Amino acid sequence: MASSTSTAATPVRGRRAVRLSADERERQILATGELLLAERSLHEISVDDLARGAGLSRSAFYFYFASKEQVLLSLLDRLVQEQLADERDSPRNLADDPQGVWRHVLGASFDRWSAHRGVVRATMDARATSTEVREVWSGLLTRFVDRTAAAIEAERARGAAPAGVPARDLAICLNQMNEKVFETMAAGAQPAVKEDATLEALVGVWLAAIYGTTPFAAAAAPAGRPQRNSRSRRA
Amino acid sequence: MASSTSTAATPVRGRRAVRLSADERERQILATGELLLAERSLHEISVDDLARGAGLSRSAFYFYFASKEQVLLSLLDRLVQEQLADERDSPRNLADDPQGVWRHVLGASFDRWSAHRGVVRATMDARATSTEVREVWSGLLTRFVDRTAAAIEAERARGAAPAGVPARDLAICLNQMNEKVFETMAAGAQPAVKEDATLEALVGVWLAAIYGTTPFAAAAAPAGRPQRNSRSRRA
DNA sequence: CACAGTATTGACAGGGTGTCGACAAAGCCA
DNA sequence: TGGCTTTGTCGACACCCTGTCAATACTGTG
Repeated sequence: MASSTSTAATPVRGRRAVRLSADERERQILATGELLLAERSLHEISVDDLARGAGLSRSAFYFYFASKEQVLLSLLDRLVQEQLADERDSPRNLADDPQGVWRHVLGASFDRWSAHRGVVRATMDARATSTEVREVWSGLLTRFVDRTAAAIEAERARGAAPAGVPARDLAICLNQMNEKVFETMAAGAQPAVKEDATLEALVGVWLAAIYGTTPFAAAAAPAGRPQRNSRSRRA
Repeated sequence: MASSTSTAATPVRGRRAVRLSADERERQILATGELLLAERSLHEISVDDLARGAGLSRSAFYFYFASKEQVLLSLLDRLVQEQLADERDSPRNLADDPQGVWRHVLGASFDRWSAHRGVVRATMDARATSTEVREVWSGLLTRFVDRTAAAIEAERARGAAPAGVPARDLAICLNQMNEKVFETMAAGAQPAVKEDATLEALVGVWLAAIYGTTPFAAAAAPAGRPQRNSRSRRA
């Protein structure tokens, strides 16, 4: 009777589906998760929804996953694996065509985010709740940041990019910008860049921040005085 | 007996504190909220915690606020008011000292965020749950974006900044970068820029993105072909 | 001093989570 | 084939948190 919303293919016609393998069940739960996450956020999905969607009872769900967060974690893990696989595909050389390479790298993330926006959105939300999610995410982001920082340093070393903000700081800021912009897009929140202009805008900022030179003399701190921050006004 | 964790100053010594005014109570609840939010996230705080902290029972809490989200909303509102007041203070002219003005504006946000990081963090988290929070926040952000976009356009008009990414898109990206960086800092998440280097890094990116010129010919789309996005590879 | 309004409370219902012991179904082996 | 184990499933339960309500205490003002 619950088969109308069921993800299960229910290949049998008996009054009660035959026992499916654990793997099969797990897959069904994950599929249901991704499906439901496409339309509502994680906290609007109960364990019951997940279980029913996969064709089992709420308690049976706990046989497969300890909580709905674990489901998200599995989904997220899959995404991370895809991402890592992607990285191996694009070891193109920055020296040839910096613009093209950066655009390609950002585009790859963009595509992935777009394809799994439900999972991404849920991950963002769940960071507030779950330490594990937070850690997985921060791991992925750190990986991005490391790669970015290394690339920036290399560009500076070969004289293609000017010195300026410390490479790692710059890498963090830029990656977090991307994350946020993707997140906003995935959540459909305002204000957001129009979806088909997003990539261009991001690439524009990245290129300017990495390769750009401003009319100001070396922008920030000429000699390197770390104390020149505008706080302490209020304290 | 619960007075050890109580925010109330309990200026009386009778066995039961005298009846306080509604305003007083409300203030106490808000103070408790800000206090608790400094150490845990909103969903780790129960209405009971809030009520006890302000020296009343859980049910009495509902006399003052409809939910803990409303408490956050009040706190947030206070922040927004401060922010708006701030805006009126700094109508300095960009033409004189662009660097200084931008640094000052970003610094002001930075200060405010730092001073109320608990509220900021909670707001970020609560956007997932509460439409109202989402709306207030998006309103504030839109305000920032509008101001930023207008400023960029003005700079371009007077020839101080080169054309490039559409001003509004740029403004959105940059503001979201700030938001995310602040958010990460407030949450103590990794990877983050060291706190006293944050402002410099952000200002660096802003200046580069707004005023910087890259060695590439006008960076992105020379003539203005909107279709040149790298997606559609997967679709 | 009585009364109106304000403030506060305990008890309740509802909804979600996670756990448990009982039970069913399938696999294995003599 | 029948017993035994493993695997999977379920209903019931205890718990926690939320939000509501009717009843009650307090207070200051006429």
